[in-house]
Amino acid sequence: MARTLRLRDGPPQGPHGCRHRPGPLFRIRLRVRHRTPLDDRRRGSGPPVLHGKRRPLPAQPELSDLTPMDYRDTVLLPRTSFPMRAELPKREPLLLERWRRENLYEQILRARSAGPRFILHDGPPFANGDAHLGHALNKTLKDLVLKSRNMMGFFAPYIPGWDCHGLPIETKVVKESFVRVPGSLIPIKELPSGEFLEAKVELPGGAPIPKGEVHAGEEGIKADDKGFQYERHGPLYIRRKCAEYAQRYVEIQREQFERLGIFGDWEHPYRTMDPAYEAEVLLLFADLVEKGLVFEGLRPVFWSIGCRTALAEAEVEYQPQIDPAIDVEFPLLPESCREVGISEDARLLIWTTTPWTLPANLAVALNPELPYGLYSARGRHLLVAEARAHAIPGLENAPCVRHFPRGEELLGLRYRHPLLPRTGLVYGASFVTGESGTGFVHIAPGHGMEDYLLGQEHGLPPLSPVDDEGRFTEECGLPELVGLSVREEGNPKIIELLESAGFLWAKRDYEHDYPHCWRSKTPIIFRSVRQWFIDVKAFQQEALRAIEEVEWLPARARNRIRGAVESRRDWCVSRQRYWGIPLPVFYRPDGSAVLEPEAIRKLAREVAKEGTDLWYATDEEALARKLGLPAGLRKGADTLDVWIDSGSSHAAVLRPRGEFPADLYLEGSDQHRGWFQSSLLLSVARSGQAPYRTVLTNGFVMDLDGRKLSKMAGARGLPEFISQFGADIVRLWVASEDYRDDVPFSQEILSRISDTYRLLRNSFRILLANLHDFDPSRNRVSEEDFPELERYMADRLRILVRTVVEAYRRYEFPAACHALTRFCSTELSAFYIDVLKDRLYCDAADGTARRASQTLLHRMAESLFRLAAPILPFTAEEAWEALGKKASVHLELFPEEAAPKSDPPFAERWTRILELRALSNEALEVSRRAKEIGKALEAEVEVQTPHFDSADEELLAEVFLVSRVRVRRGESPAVRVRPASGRQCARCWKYSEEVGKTDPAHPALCPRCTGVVQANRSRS
RNA sequence: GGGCCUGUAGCUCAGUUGGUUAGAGCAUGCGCUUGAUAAGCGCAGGGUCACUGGUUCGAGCCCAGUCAGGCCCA
Repeated sequence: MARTLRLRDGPPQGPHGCRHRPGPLFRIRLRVRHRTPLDDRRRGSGPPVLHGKRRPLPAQPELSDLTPMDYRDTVLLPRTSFPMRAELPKREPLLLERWRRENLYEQILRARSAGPRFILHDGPPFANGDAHLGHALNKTLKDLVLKSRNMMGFFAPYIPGWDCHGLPIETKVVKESFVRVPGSLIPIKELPSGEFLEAKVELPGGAPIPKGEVHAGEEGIKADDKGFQYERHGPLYIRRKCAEYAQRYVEIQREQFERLGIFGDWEHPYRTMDPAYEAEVLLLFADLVEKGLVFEGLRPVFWSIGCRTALAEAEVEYQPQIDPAIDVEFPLLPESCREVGISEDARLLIWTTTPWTLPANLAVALNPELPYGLYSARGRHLLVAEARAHAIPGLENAPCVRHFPRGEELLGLRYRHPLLPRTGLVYGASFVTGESGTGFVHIAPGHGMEDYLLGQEHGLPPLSPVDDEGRFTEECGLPELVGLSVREEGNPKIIELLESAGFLWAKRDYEHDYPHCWRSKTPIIFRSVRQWFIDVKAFQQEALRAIEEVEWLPARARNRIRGAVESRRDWCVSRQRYWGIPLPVFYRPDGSAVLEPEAIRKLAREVAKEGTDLWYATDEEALARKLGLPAGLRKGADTLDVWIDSGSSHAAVLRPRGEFPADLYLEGSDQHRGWFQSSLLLSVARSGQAPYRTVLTNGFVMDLDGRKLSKMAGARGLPEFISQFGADIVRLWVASEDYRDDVPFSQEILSRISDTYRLLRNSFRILLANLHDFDPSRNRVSEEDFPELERYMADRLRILVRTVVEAYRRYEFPAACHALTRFCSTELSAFYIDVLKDRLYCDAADGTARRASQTLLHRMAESLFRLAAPILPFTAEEAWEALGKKASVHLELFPEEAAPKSDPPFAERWTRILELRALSNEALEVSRRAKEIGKALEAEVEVQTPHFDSADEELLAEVFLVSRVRVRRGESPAVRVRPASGRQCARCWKYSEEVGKTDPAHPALCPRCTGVVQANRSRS
């Protein structure tokens, strides 16, 4: 089917050329060849049945006047091998293959090696899962930046990276490692010791496997009571599986990114699990240790029960959840009541949505500034904030029996714990507000950050009677709770205990957003455990200063990062997992820690050779010796937070390549709290300097309703969209969106983008097609000899080049897209090309005006294809090749940004011409509706204007696309249309009185066409 | 609940320091062409500038609030 379309394309291209195929093609060709203006003439004059809407044409010649000659063969119609249909999904992989074969990326770098450097440092995506539209957006934006910078003459390398360590991968690996056992799937089992058991199928004829208990530290195969056999694995096994998993996804994503047409050193990406990378992370960590920025502390951290590890802020996500919200009465000691002069049965009322933290309660906080009151209800006397009384169930209408204008007066009251035999004090805290709860906040320093800080202030320990599994320990003091899971079992039990003890005032369900583990999706708890921290406060001010020296785009991003750094707490960097860089600490027998910068550096040197498996593979004795540490130490089991890994990339990637600091980081806006911050903090902590000069952010991909695109839809999207539409369409979508805000995506948008793509492609095509007989080395006309139309359009081109290059420079890709599309549709297609058709098709091949037009068309093609190359790398390359270029368009520089020629009278003249053209089009449309004319050539136009005279008639007719223009001097511009007089030239279809008067052999031709045909004939 | 943002035709975007009837491309409709033809050309319709108030001679733009959406945080 598609082959018929190539009929008018250039000569056959290889074995698929159409001329080898007879049959239907031939028939169509015949029909086309015989359709001449004659046919139209007959149709035009035929009965209404054939062409009823049209009135007979004016100046109808007699049939006998016509020659049978087919002038169509003497017309220079457009021809090109550049097909109208893109078939991107088929064509793009071929170009990728060619680029790979020619090592295009290296060629580009070599070509720019002398240029100024532009370093965009890639933020590493997790090597986990398929690439989705979010990735496509970010990676394509990076590529737009780099391709355009490259074409501005910069040396702009791209080293893609992947984040390989961490929970996301470790949990996936554990979850996915199923083993098929007859009749069921048995997952890898994690033991409390943190080691793993993998179920095995017994091999036929295999040696019998001993039954028995599996003991910690023991490798080997055992069978359990039910006959399943397990293989015991240590950390090295899990780490190997994780590395394989990560590598698999590095390759999958690499292929998907490459398919998008993104240029980079795909053969040598950086991976955070590379030994050299790991070594640099350890060296950076050693520097922080040396500066005293790393400490061990017992304090509340986000604890994921599902993943049995501490989490960083960035690993926590908030999801709606229903919790029991309870108001609990805390009885005051009688002596306290006497002190403030209230009845001795008075109680404080506290409100909490985490009843399970009550066993760890050590204090109560109030706001010293707020007024409080003692209310009487249900036979009780309760203290609450006055602002809250009306909102507390059962207190809505309770009389206030005693006012305390300032909470201050209640500081130091002592209460009895409602469930435990201990007492606590009331402290002041500014974080208590009158906007929720009761105005009294129960304080458990082991279970909340604010609580912890208040506890520090008053010497309260971070009591945290909860174990790694999220179950109460004996420390909680309530035997009936020990072993219960805090949320599922502990909450109801505690409510029950409170109720039976008579301290539960009210209870209801409460829906709120609650932090969840980003991996296991389970609710996290705040729990105090011994963890390692980076003392962010120590360099927070320096970090804030560094922020001011960085350019943030858009500018509002500065607020975001500032807010993130200002509210930053100490960074919990230890993780109780295997898949990561080991936290290089040793412990003495008494439990004290040994964290030695020099030992860490020695470790780094070893790791650079062998990778961090070394830490796990070497026994403690030997490892300590190797690192120059005394004997008798136990090595730590924690790994470093993955945000340390990725946040160290400036040290591991930029520094060794001499590219620190980077010119640009470009990531999604969520990275203000993520990678932008972790990178900044680590860089400032080490060297006092931000790792980037400019930070550019992109928003998120949103679906039609402006809602967040579901991960599923997005993940399904990318490879599917590329294989359906092609990478250039996806890229055009990215380039035409204002990425600084959220980026909408929908079926309609994609369909509009495809329209735009077709428009650009057809514009490229018509440029190429009209250059089929143009050889720039022989046929070029210099600009001084241009007709004025060409001089005008040459300026339009210069303006376009400046606009687009400037848009690229400012990373404003939608502006570049719009300028390109507007130029192609409005200036090229609807104006210049349309006007040029007569000249290009009908003038003598070597006519000066024709060659001048082609000179400009050629320059336009060279400019447009290069300007479009960053956005449409495949299509631009294809067009560039069709223009006869041997080397890749991506090796080119942008066209020179010459200033438009400043000639105000000339510019004004053309503004007037275009205004008159618009008037003429309007008038032509009226005649067309009145069925007086069809196409514009059937008309002649009378123009009344003060600005032009009869010398301009030819130019105006050309620009209006009509057969003739008559100018009449007159004040107000006006246009009148009438059917053209004279006869229609059979070759150029223009009407003129001169048709047939030049050469009796060509009675149907105008003088121009006669001349051309005569010249052709005498040449052949 | 808090911080930082966004909201202009069906879609994607312009809209200068506040200043005439708010623009472009695409899409839509109606024509034309059949020598760019799974194309091309012309004309037309389409906007309460999210909403409500305010400042001003004058507001898409400045201020306050409301609604919707996003990211981050609690």
